[in-house]
Amino acid sequence: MKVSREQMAENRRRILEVASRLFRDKGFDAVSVAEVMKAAGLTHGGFYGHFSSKDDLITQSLAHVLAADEGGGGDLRAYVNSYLSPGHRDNAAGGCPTAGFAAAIRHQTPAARSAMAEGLRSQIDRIGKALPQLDAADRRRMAIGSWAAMVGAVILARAIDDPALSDEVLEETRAFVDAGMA
Amino acid sequence: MKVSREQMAENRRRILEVASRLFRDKGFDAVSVAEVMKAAGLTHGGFYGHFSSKDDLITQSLAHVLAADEGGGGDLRAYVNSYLSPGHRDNAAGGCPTAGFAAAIRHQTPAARSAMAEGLRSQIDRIGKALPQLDAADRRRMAIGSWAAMVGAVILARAIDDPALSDEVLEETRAFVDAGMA
DNA sequence: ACATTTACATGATGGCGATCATATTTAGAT
DNA sequence: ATCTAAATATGATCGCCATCATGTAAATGT
Repeated sequence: MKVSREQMAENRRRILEVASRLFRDKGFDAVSVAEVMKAAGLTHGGFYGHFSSKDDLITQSLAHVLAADEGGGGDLRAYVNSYLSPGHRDNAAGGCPTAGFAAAIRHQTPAARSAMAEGLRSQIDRIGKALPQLDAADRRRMAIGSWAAMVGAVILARAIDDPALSDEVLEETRAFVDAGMA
Repeated sequence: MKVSREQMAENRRRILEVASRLFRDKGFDAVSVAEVMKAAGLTHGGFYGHFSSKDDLITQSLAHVLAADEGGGGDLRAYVNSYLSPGHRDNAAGGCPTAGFAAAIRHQTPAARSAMAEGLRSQIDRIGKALPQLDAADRRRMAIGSWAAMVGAVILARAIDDPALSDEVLEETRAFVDAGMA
């Protein structure tokens, strides 16, 4: 049945929302179009009214989360602490899209890759702006190096099936990044 | 047709070899059992004579590469440089299995996850041993922090479809890690 | 040499998932 | 109020892939 203009817009938003969570949680390949639609409270049939393909959904949901994800602009120390927390490690579905998608982006379409590169660019810039006490070169190095360490640590922590070692990776990386910023 | 005992052992080794390269290059899901067998010069039928399932192949090929991968034990500076090089970024198929698999391991079987955790543990130890000038706590922090930054940087560099930014991520992370070790 | 076992090949099978076809219902225009 | 177009639902289709069934030939033990 047809729905109102706003209802359709909200359906679309919900599809993107739910898709980005499912993708972060289970990976692009492990999530079917039908599963996304069901999680959005719809059936699979309407999908191609909103998106031209699953690849299109991936690209748009990527752009959607990356636009929403604005962490790192304020108190950098607090951001690093929450980023490298067990809570973030254990919440892939709602967590940082970079940590969730970076490794999988290699296998996606050029459009999806562009969206990701753009998100990374602005994230690095945001972190750099939160380091005003450094000169330009140091700021760039700290922003990129810290970001690489943070993303790498969360990915490693999620990979490790030994809680003690996983926690240690987060904790030591936090100390490592803190030391670098001091 | 039956083949000699050694021939079979070599076939098995070649399957593992080729599988680990294909998996690193394209991801676990994107590689079919038939594709692995073909790349090993065989047909799909013989597969279940060697492995009980595709998951079993994943686990064994993981153990296979992780056992072979012994970088980071010698000259740490040189290892970091080659790890954070464009050559390594562009050679996922033959590159570090941690960078290749870390993010995907979350979705694999417990056996595969264990194999990965074991590989990570020994890699962290190897890097720590290459930092003899530091005391135990600093060594642990440097080993884990540097390793997280290295893995994160390669994953990010591979994700970014802009050669200049991708190169910059590698280069700045190299400087960041170097600065930490100085 | 022969028998037997076995590694691999060829050829199903069954399920899942992306995409398409068609029906249905109702919002929005007149 | 009616008509039309659009948004979803239901129900195919088609291909890919993991896994299994069966055939074949060569290695190995006797």
